[in-house]
Amino acid sequence: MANKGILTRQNITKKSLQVFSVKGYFNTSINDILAETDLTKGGLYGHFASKEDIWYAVYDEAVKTWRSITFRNIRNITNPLERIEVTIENHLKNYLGADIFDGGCFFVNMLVEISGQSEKMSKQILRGFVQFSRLLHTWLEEADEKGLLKQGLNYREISNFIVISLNGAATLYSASKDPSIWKQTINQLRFYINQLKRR
Amino acid sequence: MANKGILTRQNITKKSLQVFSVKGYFNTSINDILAETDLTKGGLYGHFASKEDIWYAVYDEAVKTWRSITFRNIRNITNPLERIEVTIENHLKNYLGADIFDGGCFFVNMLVEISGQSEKMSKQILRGFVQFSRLLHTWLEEADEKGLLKQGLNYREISNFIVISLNGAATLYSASKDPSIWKQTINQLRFYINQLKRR
DNA sequence: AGAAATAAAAAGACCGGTCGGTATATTACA
DNA sequence: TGTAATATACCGACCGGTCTTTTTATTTCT
Repeated sequence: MANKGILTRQNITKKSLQVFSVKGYFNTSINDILAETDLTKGGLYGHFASKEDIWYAVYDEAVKTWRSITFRNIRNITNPLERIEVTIENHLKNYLGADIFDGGCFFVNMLVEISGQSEKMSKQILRGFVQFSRLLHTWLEEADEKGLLKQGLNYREISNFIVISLNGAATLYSASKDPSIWKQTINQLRFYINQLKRR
Repeated sequence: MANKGILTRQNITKKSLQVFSVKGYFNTSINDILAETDLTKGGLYGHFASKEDIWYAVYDEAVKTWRSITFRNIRNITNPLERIEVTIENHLKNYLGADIFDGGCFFVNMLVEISGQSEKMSKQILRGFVQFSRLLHTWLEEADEKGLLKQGLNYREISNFIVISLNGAATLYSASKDPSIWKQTINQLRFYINQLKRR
């Protein structure tokens, strides 16, 4: 055990990720995190300078986890539209529906709560969504090059719409915990994407 | 001026609605509301028993406002699919895009923040979304009876998907304040609904 | 109508508790 | 023995909420 501190820091990050995603950022107190980590203030503030600093570490951790799930088994899918569908299913079924974070989708929860409060934090979250949408955009262009899509489609609009739908599913699933929310979203997005295909 | 108290109560409700929708429920302090209303603690707590009580009044007020905008000029539309499209446009353009509440969609914001914190409050919000989805559902059935739709569609799923997309647009628009979010959502939902039509 | 009585509304001081954060002392480890 | 990690006590500010007093409206009585 070369460095105990690193492990403690990781533990703080992981526990805080769960607490934040359930209680939100503002409604989570440092004491809540101390209770989860079995630390005291001094112990915690030796690793992080502020509550906000914890959040940034938590955000990075959440991204890592989300990526590993949402982009699982997609690199070998040659058909870009199929790749999009699997990504959507990964996100809705294996990430959101598997309750990876107790309170639903960490990113949507944080975006809603923090937007208007901290410019810096909300921009960080927003950047993530933009990146995701851009990735879908490149896959749509790839499908276009392969002649898989109808003419005259607005790919930026479509990729944004997919991300929007995923976010909407997250808000309703977090609150209702009704799996039909994400199941129905998978079905309808599959239908939607099918309508984009050249026939 | 028969009753000054009623006016003050309404003022508290309206000001709190704006503060809640910008700062969220937990991150809004009673002092924030006092600053907006030019009252003192005693003055405020003469009208409401608790912060949570204020929230319930605020919720009712928000529903009233939302309804008046989203269902404007739709009662005389005989084609149910057109009625759905106008409702979507009202919601996205005239409610969300018109920044009726400073922080975006009050309902989505509150749903995300409060779910997992207060069962009673989050159920109240969720009930509203279910009602809205049910209304769209009845309109889809009306369209079905008129022979406007393809065979074999799942109307509950479709109406839920529309509400989900509207919610997703709200989360991203609140954070980005980029009007193309709701504009693109209008376009894509219109495309989506078009694909449901019998041809 | 105007003064007096009554009720409603608002002010302001105060409550215990918790907030995020700090400084210093103590412990564990290498 | 030196250093990294953690504990403990403490800080001022603020939290939601209560209580009593003062002010302001409204009603009642003459």
